[in-house]
Amino acid sequence: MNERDRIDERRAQWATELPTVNTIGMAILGRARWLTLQVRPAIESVFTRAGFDSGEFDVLSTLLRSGTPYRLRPTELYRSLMISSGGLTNRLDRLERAGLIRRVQQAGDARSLPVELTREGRRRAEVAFREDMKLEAAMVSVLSADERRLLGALLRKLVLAVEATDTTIGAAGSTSGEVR
Amino acid sequence: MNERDRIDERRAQWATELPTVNTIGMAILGRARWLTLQVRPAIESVFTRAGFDSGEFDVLSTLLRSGTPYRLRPTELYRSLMISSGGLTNRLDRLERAGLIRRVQQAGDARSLPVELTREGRRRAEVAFREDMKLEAAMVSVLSADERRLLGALLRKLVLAVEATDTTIGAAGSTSGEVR
DNA sequence: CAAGATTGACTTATCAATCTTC
DNA sequence: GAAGATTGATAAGTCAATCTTG
Repeated sequence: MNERDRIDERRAQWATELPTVNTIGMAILGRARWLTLQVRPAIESVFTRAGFDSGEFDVLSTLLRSGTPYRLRPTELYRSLMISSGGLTNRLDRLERAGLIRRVQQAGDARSLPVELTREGRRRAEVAFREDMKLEAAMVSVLSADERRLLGALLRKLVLAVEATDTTIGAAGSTSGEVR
Repeated sequence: MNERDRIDERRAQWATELPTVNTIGMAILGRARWLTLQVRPAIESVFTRAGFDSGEFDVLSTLLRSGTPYRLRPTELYRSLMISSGGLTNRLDRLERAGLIRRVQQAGDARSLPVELTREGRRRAEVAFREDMKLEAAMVSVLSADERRLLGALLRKLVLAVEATDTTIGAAGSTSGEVR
């Protein structure tokens, strides 16, 4: 069996201090959070080397995986990215200045200018994505193939349940980040 | 079997756009990140009702679970919280103004003033913690007891592996948040 | 007047520089 | 001179208000 990790230690402290509290949520969501935070600096450095930060990369990669012509509306972007519309405007301004995206004039609803990857943006997003996935694959390689499958399936079940319990704040203010 | 979740959809898009990239890391770390971000607003609202934000709560809960006399040094706090020392100073200032912690004069190393929960801070941290854990337990209750155990064990294995690969930036600048 | 995007005020973090004590 | 905490400058986000088009 496995040794105790820092979440086990933490739960043990709580069991002493507040023995009546059920900390099962921490065993799962707490670990998910810790992993997410802990792993971030290493991933971030991949993007830094590529010349952007992870928030900007999230925009680029969402456009890239949408396929040709790598073009989406701001509203689609900020919903998918789980950030506010104002936050997206800022990211787009920075990316446009860096020459990685452009806002294309186009027929149709003139309230929104679709956003499109430039050739350079596409190139650099692809490079960064490959490196990111290489790094993340290495990180989970301590698990066997069977364990990875199982872990993925259990997380999927949770994701599906949380998706159903739609917490979306609807309006002009969403929250959070992107998934990749 | 389970249906596809949004991470499956995303991986399918990538499989079309960049078929040679192995996205297994996304199946695990991507889901962990998505869950963390998605679940946050609901948890945040528990703390908002208690009169603080999640960053402030992280300080309070770290002190609370350390047990009597609920006192730690700033350095212990910001390392455990995975934030910068400057970030901690700010949180402490806010919490002190709110009367939830105090900086205690004490014998010993005068470079650091230990931080201590006030009675009120302790009371409110406990209430918020109970509510938080109740909420998180409900969130993972879609899994059976066996599934929760298994998922926890697989995540533990990953946490232990990541702990070993110490990414700590050492110096005065760390990064990130807290785990709970 | 609703939807879409942008702006501006405000918040909270990081990072580097500083001040104090060991 | 190194360790510990604070400060000040800067960055990036949210939220509410605004402007524009449908």
